[in-house]
Amino acid sequence: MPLYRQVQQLLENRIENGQLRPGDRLPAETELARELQVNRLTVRQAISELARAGQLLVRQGLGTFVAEPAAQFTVTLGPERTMAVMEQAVATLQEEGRTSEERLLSTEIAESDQAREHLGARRGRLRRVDTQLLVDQQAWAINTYWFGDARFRGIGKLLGAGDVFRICCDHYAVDLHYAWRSFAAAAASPRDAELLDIAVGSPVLLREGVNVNTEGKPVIYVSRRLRSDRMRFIVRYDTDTSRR
Amino acid sequence: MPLYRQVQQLLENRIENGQLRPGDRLPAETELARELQVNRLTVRQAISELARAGQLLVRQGLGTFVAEPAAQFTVTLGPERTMAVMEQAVATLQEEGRTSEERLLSTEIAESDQAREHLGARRGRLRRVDTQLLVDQQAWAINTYWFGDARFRGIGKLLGAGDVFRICCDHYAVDLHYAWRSFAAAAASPRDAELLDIAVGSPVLLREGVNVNTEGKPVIYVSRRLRSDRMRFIVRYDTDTSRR
DNA sequence: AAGTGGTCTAGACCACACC
DNA sequence: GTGTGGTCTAGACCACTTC
Repeated sequence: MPLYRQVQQLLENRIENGQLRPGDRLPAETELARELQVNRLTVRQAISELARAGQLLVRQGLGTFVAEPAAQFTVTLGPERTMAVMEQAVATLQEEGRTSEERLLSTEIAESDQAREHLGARRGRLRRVDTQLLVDQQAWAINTYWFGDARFRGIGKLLGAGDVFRICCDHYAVDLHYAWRSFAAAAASPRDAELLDIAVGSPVLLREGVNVNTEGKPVIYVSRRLRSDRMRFIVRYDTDTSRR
Repeated sequence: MPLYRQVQQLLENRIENGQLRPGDRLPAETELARELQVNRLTVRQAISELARAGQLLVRQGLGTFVAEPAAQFTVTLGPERTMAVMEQAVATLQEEGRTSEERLLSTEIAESDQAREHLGARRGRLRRVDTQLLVDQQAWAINTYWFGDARFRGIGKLLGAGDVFRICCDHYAVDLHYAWRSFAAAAASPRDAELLDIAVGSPVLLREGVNVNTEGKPVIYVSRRLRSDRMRFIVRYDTDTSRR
């Protein structure tokens, strides 16, 4: 077994048996290298794999820390076509005493073939809205919304005061339902990594979906990128399904 | 911008503009390093990030190759509680002219607190079955099934001749439905990486679920790890939902 | 200023696949 | 044997954070 993997296991063991606890700072890389009689790069390789897996948190200038245990949050999606998912999620979080906030990152007129296709919008300007979901001041997800600019004219001034779907529904009298949702996994890009506070290349859960109005016409296409160590989704078939 | 990221972008550009096509072999690392006037380690860092993202495929002793474009496969899950998902997937694949096979990796009596909890089985031996989903001879997913050994006595001799669920249903007269399915993302462990033919740390889509019989009693707990560059899931709300 | 991680180099040897 | 990627070392300098 390669040296760096031995170092990796050694660190994992120290975490597992409590020698290193969540929040603890590891010895400096040079320190570890000296202690273990290996090169600093070997230590770095071990650390970077553990950081990608979410077990360590590396902070330039500060040190390397044992990550907090994954406070996984489970969202239950019933078979209904309701829009309540994120609201349900937020409600559950607040019951647990957590604070949550959807922070506006940017909004602009932009182009995307993919968004046009999902929205069935061949012409007209598209608006892109980027937000960050913060739970207890920590990044949990980043979201990108696409919709026809004409449909939500003047939304730029309304954004920033609550979650995007609520603003759309409240101010524009739209009743939105899911048409579909998709789940995939991807490696964090440098931008993802920065906004989610994770290592580049870490796995992120990619969740896309299209929302339709009561006539079934696509209105919003949304793409979310979630920290995989903090969120997972459960699709549950509620008991009331048996009434079908 | 760091050098290795410049090299990374340079390679991405060559792939994008067609200078490097899927299946092509890249120049050797030492060659690239000489050509770009950088150290081999710098080239390696660029390559390893692209390999984790699924754009390159690295083969020791052979070379580094441009990965085939992601032949994404979409599974549509209706709101029904049927078991048809993998069968539907396999059917679609075969319509496309692909071959698919669920290959048995191992089966044994084993223990897992998690499995016991999901199955509600406090006592009795548990059987674990590991399989690999191959499409066109290539690994697409690895699966782990857990169930009470008594429920499917003698299944060891039946396995290896078709997919696990079909064997369970056909030979043991069980009618299975989904109770729930979960979606998450994770970093590929060394074992995942080997079985899925991807780089360690690559993102994998983790899909778990519990299947119940007609009385609603949990029978099988299954965990699948999917190559994220080859599969994504879509939860679609079929039109017939409107009949509810 | 001091200490941390981030990047880069030059060079060596090993493990694996193919001929 | 030859060429590929895989691992490891020693050493240097840079960027960031805190004091």
